[in-house]
Amino acid sequence: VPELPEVETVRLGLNATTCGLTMTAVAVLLDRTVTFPQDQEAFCAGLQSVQILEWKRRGKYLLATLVQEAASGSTQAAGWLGVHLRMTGQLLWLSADTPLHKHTRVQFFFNKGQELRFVDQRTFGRVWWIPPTEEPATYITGLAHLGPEPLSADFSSQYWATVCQRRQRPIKTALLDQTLIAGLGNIYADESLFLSGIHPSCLCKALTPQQTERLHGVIREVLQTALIQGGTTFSDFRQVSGINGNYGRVAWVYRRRGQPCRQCGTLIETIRLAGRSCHFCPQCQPKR
DNA sequence: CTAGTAGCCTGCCTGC
DNA sequence: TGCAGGCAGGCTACTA
Repeated sequence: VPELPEVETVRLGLNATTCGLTMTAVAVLLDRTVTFPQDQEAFCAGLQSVQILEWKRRGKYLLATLVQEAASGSTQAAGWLGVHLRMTGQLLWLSADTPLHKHTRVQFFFNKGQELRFVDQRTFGRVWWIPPTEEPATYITGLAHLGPEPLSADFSSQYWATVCQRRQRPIKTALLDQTLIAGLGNIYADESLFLSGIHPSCLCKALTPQQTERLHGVIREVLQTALIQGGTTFSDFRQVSGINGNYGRVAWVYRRRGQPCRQCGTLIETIRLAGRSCHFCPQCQPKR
């Protein structure tokens, strides 16, 4: 399940492979993967013969800035390619003669027999082409309401304290709310709460200033560490090259229900909040 | 405005 | 061995 560190790792891989190359054609194998334009012919036409200038990331969204050669020989803006991997999406940089994987949804063909392939088992992943005359956030609706990047200065401890003070909801659901903080998913949310010693159903308002401050620091540490490890900390996520480096860091609580806590030996429990599973140690993360 | 939930989807695991 | 049912989760649309 790609979260901020994994998406950032994909971004770095794409910047190292796809920049400056010309997209010769696009093939859509599953219609609903393309969110905009609704007409997939328009999607393919818009991307025809563009070049990728660079890939950016906002939360879990990937956004490629596109350019195109004008008649005069100069380059002009050609819009953006947006990608959200959701649960199982992968972007793979392959030789175009690589056999098609069963779950391939979109193929982006480049010159020299190279191909960027969007593979997505559960089909939740989405792609967009945004014309140069439009704003990406107009059509990539989640982008418009995204909270601050947790590793940027925008995510200050003051901001986080204010967010928590004002909200009457379990801290776990706040961590997953992308309008409050961008890029956290279930794994890093559960791990951050464990490392902060906070019970997932604890109400934001009820947190002490010390707890809020601690959580703020832990979130940044956890994401930063995962980033350095190439997003391969816990998940079986794959890089653009197809490499799956699960470099062995084990989760404290995530998917460890019934197993002993690595810190105190108490059995890890799970509860459900807002339809999401929460893994926690009842001893290390007391309810109050 | 805030908060909660159904639905989307496929593969894997469990139990009968 | 076959199959039903539960589970996994990010986001949008909807409801209160």
